[in-house]
Amino acid sequence: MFKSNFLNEISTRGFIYQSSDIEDLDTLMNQKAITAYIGFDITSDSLHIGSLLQLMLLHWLDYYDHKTIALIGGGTTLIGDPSGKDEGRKILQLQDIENNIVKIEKIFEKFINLKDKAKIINNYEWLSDINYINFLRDVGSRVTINKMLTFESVKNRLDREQPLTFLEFNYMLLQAYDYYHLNKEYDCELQLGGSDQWGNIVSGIDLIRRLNNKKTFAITSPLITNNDGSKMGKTADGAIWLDECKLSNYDFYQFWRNADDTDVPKFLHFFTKLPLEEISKLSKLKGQEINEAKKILAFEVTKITRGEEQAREAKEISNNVFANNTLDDRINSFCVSSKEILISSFSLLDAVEKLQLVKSRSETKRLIKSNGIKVNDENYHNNDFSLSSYISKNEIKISVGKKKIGIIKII
RNA sequence: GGAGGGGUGGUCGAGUGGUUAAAGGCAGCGGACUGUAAAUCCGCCCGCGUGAGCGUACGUAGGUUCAAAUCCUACCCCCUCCA
Repeated sequence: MFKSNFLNEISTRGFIYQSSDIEDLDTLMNQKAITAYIGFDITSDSLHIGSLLQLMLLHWLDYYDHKTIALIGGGTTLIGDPSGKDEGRKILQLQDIENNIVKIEKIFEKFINLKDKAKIINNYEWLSDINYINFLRDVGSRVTINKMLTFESVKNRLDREQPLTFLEFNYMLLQAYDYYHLNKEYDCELQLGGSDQWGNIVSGIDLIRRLNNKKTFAITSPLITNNDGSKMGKTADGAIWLDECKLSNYDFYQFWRNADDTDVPKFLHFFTKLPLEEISKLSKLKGQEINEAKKILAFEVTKITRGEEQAREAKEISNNVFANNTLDDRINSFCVSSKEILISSFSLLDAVEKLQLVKSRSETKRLIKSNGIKVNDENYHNNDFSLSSYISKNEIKISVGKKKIGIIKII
């Protein structure tokens, strides 16, 4: 049990994997609002659910009135963090990174109140101006290679005899420098991150102690994996993006609705703000009843990530589509004229393609053969792929498998 | 710098002149069973074409051959051992 609300909240929810001197931190956080940060790499124009855990941590920091900094790695992304990887990551161009940042800031807004105390800061601001000689004298002299070589990220590469470039090797120094900079400029005393960040964070703590003789803290969160042990966030169909423009609210909701039974309690703790008593009640559900927990999970996560209205809509659509088996106009649709269908310039293959339900026409054909595609809830048997027998109504429902549905609207 | 080994489809990994769009595993997708879950069983799994078929594909570029992932040449990259 902790004295500070924040630590209490995150520890009971399972967010803490490792921490440094957490008793002192607890005392400190109980006394005052501290400044804390989490860094995010900007390798894409959106974040996916792999970053959701960190975003929730930011959220809780902000929620408990600490001064929260979301550090955007505009500078460090130019280098690429070697942690947790065997190969160097491709290096992005400055322009790409800037474009990505604009889009990603919108995601942060959902989790932290930027109008109040929380801030987004880009480390490019200070890393870009670093003078090499000064950096070596100030930072390089305080850091030993001996120590750097002991870090997991480095050791792994060396043990496996995978190349680790000097560029990547410097990543941890820059991250340490970030922490130092934020400590100096914003009095930042806590850095959080994924468990693979431990070494980098601790380097920062050491650096701050050596340069400024100040004590700072670290907390890392556990790495959450899918049931099969793979990193969470990506599916074969693509990443589960947090950005509405890259994945619809409905699809986002459905991802959580379809969670494995065994993941439900974990997800409820991490990705919802439901009170623990309620989570514990939901976690006790067995068999078919777990579906109720999954609905709540899906709603809550969508609410936090996309907004309450969006969550309600996704839930409604899901209800219509699955529980009531009625068509809902708000799902995936495409308009065609009845004429196009009649003259066969628009076939079932075209419909599936336009609705983006299947990746290729070949695959669509295969699916039709194996009864994977339904038109108005019935298997399709014609050899010519024509939809002309369906045009008496003004909507045609196309289903691929049990979960992917689209509507062809006839105009 | 010297010697050797290797780069195959989303991934791992067979294949050393034709019957190879390329074994097998994993991942994925569809069906059955269910609970919009998991497990299990069955089917599918490069693209285009209703189809016959066509086009691409085994690091890159050339070449030999009726025929190449398989042979030859050059180049790029990776690994192991020696210096």
